[in-house]
Amino acid sequence: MPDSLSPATRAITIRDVATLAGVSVGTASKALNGRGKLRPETRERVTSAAEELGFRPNALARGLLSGRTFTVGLVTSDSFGRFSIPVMLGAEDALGAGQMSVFMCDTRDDPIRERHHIQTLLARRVDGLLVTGRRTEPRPSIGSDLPVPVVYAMTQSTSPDDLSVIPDDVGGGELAVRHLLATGRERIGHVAGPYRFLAARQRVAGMTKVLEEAGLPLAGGAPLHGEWSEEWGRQAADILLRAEPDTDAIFCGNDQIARGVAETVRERGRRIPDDVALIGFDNWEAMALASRPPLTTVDMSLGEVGRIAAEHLLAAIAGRPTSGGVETIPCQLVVRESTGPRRH
Amino acid sequence: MPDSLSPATRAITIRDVATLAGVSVGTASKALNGRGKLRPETRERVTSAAEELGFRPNALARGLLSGRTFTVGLVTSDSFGRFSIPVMLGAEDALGAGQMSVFMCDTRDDPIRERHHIQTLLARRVDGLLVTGRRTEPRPSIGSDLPVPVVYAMTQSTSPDDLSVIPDDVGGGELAVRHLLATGRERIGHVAGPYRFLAARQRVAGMTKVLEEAGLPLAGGAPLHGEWSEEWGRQAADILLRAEPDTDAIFCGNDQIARGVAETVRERGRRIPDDVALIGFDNWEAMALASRPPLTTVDMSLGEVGRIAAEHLLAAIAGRPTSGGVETIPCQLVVRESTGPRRH
DNA sequence: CTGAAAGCGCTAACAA
DNA sequence: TTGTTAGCGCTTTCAG
Repeated sequence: MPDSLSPATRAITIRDVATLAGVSVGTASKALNGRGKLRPETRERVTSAAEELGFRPNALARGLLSGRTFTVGLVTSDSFGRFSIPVMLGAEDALGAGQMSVFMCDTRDDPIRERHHIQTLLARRVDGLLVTGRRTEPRPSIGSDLPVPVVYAMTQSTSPDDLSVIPDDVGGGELAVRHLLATGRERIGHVAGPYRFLAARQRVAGMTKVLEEAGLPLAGGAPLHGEWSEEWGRQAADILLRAEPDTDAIFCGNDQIARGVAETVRERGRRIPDDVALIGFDNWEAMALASRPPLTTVDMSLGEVGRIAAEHLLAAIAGRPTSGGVETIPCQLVVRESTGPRRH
Repeated sequence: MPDSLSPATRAITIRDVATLAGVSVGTASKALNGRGKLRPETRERVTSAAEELGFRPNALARGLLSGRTFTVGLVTSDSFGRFSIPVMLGAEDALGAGQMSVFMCDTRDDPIRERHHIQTLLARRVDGLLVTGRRTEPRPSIGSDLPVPVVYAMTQSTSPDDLSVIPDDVGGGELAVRHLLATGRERIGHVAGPYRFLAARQRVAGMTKVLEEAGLPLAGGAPLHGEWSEEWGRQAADILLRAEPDTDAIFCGNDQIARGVAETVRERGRRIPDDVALIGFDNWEAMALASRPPLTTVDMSLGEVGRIAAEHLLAAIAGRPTSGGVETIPCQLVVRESTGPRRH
C-alpha cells in the first residue's frame, strides 16, 4: 500500500538532498553547514537541492550528536499568571535571539508535578532551566546537582548557590515616595498588601527609608496592611482619612488597592491629585488606566526580569556561569494624572 | 584530567545500566520497557540498576528512532494574553495527560515570525501544532501540506479543511439575554464592543435572536458600538439612559464596559440590580468581582476551548483526525449580584 | 531467555 | 575537493 496522500509523507532527510544534488551525505552536510572545503558550485547545487525539497535538518539527530538541543525548560508555578507572563515574554525574547526554543511547564504549585516536569525536561536534554513564580518569596531549590544550569526569575531560591533575578521592591517603594516628595507632599500614608508577602514588606521598607531621610512621619503612624484588592483600598482609605484628615498623598501597595482608594477619596469629596495624590504599584494597565484619574504607578520591569534571567542562563549554557545570589532589577516610575502638585 | 565536580558529568545511558546489571543493552531496553520475554529476576536487576543510577532514557534518541517525539508546538499571536492563557492552560492539561511536552512560541502578530517558529517546530519534529489567538476572526491557514496535524483554538482558519475551536459568542449573547428576561426585564439595552470584532457582532446576533423570539424591542433601537473599555461603558450608559430613561437592563459586550456602565448608572442614582440589571461578558474576575455590585457575566469557558482543541489534536496524532470545520464551545452564565428581580 | 547487530538522521574524522 | 565510516542513545529484529 502506498504512503497515502498528504500529512503522512516521510520528512525530507539530508540523504534526499544529497541524492538530488548528486553528492554524498557527508558532502551535503558540509555544504549546508558551511564547513570544510568545497567547490562553490557543489555547495550551490546542494543548497538549491535543499531549498527545492524544503529540507529542514532533524533537530533530534543534531541534538543527539552534539549534546546541545537549543531548548530550555521554563517551569512556572504561577499558572501563566499576571506576573509570570511578562517575565516569560522577556525571557522568550532573549532566548529567541539565541535560537532557543522553550518548553513551558506549569506546576500548579504542586511539588510533585514540579519534580515530574523537571525529570521530563532533563530527559529531553534541555540545555538549561528557568524557574519562575508569582511571588518573590524564597522557595526551595529545584536541586543542586542538576546536569544543566538553572536560573530563578520572579522568585528566589533559598540556596545561595542558585542565581535568582527579582524586581527591586525596596527600590520601587523608594521611587514612589521620592516622587510624592518631589511634588511637594508631606503627609504621606501607605495602604499596603498583606504582611505575609515579602513584596509588601519590602515596599514598606523602601518607603520608610525615604521618609526617614526626609525627616517626615508616616501619616497614620503605620502602614495599613490588607488584601491586594480594591475592596481593601476602599476600606483603608476610609480608615486613613478618618485618622489623618490632612493626608495629602497615599502610596498604595498595588494598582487595585490604589483604585479602591481613589474611589473612596473621590466619594469623600477630595480631588485627585489636587488634594490627595495617589500612587499605585504594578502598572497593570487595565486597572491603572481605567482608574479616575489614571494612576501614576511603579512598573516592576518584569520583561527585564525575564530577559536578564534568560541572558544569565544563556551565558551559563555557554560556559560562563554567573555566581549564585540575588540580582534585583530596578523598577520604573510611570507618571500619570493621579500625582502632581497640590492645588488649594 | 578527571571529569570535574557536578554539573558537567555525562548523563547516564542505558549502556551504564546494562553494565551495572550485567546484561546487554538490548536486554536492558526490553527490561525497562516491559517488552519481550525475560526472567523476572533479570528484569528486576535491570530495574534496580536503572533506579540506582537515576537513569532517564534520552528522549532525543527515542524520538529519532520512533518518529514520535511526544511534543507539540503551541503558536500564539496573543503574546500570552488574557484570552490565550486560559486556552493554553486547558490545552496543557489535556496534553499533559497524554505525556506531551509543549513548545511555546509567541509570534507577536508577525507572519514572518510565525513562519519561522513553525519551521523550527517542524525541524524539532513536533507531533502536532496548536495555533491560538486573541480574536475569533478567521485568519490565514498556517499551511495545508504540513507533515503534522494542526488545530486552531480561540481563532479560526479561513480554510474549511482546518479544524478550529472557538467559543460560542452567539450562544453567549443568547444566554445573557435569556437570563435578563427570566428575571423579568423587558427594556433591555446593549452596549457592545467595536463593530469590527466578530465577537462583538456575534454577541449582538445572539441577543437579537432572543429579543425577537420574545417579541421585545431593543432599548435604544440599536446596539451602541464602542471600545472594549470602561470609559466607553460610562459614555454609552449616559447615552442610553438619556435616550431610554426606563431601561431596566443592560447587556454589556464585556466586563470592562459593564464596569463603566455600572459607575454611570450608580452616579445617575439608579440602583443595581433593583432598577437596572447589568450583565457583562468574559468573567474577568479582577473586573467582575471588583465592580459594585459584583457582575453577573458570561464565561467563555476558555479552558474548555483549549482542552477540546488539544484533545482533537491528540486524536489526530493518534491517527483519528477530526474533519475540518469550526467547533463552538458553549459559554456559561455566572450569576452574581448585578442581576436579579426588579424591586420598586 | 539473552546477546549481537542494524539503523533512526546527522556530523566529524579520516581516506581517497 | 569529495566519499566513506563511525557513532550519538535507543529499540528492534534476528540469532544463539
